[in-house]
Amino acid sequence: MVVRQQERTELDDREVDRIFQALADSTRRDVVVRVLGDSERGQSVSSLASHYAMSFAAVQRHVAVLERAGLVRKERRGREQIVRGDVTTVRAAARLLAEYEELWRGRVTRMEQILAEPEGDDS
Amino acid sequence: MVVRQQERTELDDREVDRIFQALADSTRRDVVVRVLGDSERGQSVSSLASHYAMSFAAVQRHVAVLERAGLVRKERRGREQIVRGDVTTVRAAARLLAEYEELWRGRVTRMEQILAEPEGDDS
DNA sequence: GTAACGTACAACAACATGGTTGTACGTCAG
DNA sequence: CTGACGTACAACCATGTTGTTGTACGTTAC
Repeated sequence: MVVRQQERTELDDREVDRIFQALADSTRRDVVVRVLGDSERGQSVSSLASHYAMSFAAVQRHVAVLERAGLVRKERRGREQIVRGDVTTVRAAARLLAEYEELWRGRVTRMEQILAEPEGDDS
Repeated sequence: MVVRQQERTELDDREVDRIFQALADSTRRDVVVRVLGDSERGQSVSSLASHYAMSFAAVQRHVAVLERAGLVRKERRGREQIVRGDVTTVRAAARLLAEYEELWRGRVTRMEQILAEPEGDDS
């Protein structure tokens, strides 16, 4: 059940969509900060929910979005679900943005494959 | 040509929302890649649009989303709008994710300290 | 001037998102 | 067992997103 993903650098378009979309909400970013900052023990969903001015169900769904994006993992402990941050995914996203930066600097990384086209065929 | 901009490090929650949401779409990420990779000349909106299997209006709105997020800027040149990537915003987002990583490592999140770090200490 | 080009924007439909409440169910404490 | 706790999920509503087409308007080419 533990999917052995070994520090994948390559991310599928859909995965990247999910990661950035998950990060595009301040509540969810706050959850990420909380669980990354407490990655040893983790936090139950309800203890997370207690911090926000919204229903438990809403927070639960935010956590589900984060989980679907791979930014957090949940682990059952008795009747609680312990949420822990997955720094691997954060790192992958950071790396992608770093590649964009490199692109801007003119150092062509692996991005030319994404572009797939030599420039100059248009206008 | 290295534009020494103000390099804001602090981002409003809403701004971060917009940045990540703008990045949560593969077409828009592709636009960012194209204009960052061609930051000298820039690209008109229609030359960008020619690469995608969707209407010009759709691409135009994608560009508008990127502009609202501060990831690109538009500059009028005759009847064209030249789109250029704004690496500052990309960098700000990357930095935010780097802070999350630091948080995970247990290093206290002193922002100035993190930002002052020279690159390349990653192991 | 006229035609084509590049852009802007509104209206519309389909779908996704983010919140709510209500219900259900397993687990722990008594 | 019973009741409280923690979680899961469905239904619902309001709003936002993403594509479409159509129209309008300034700019460039002829």
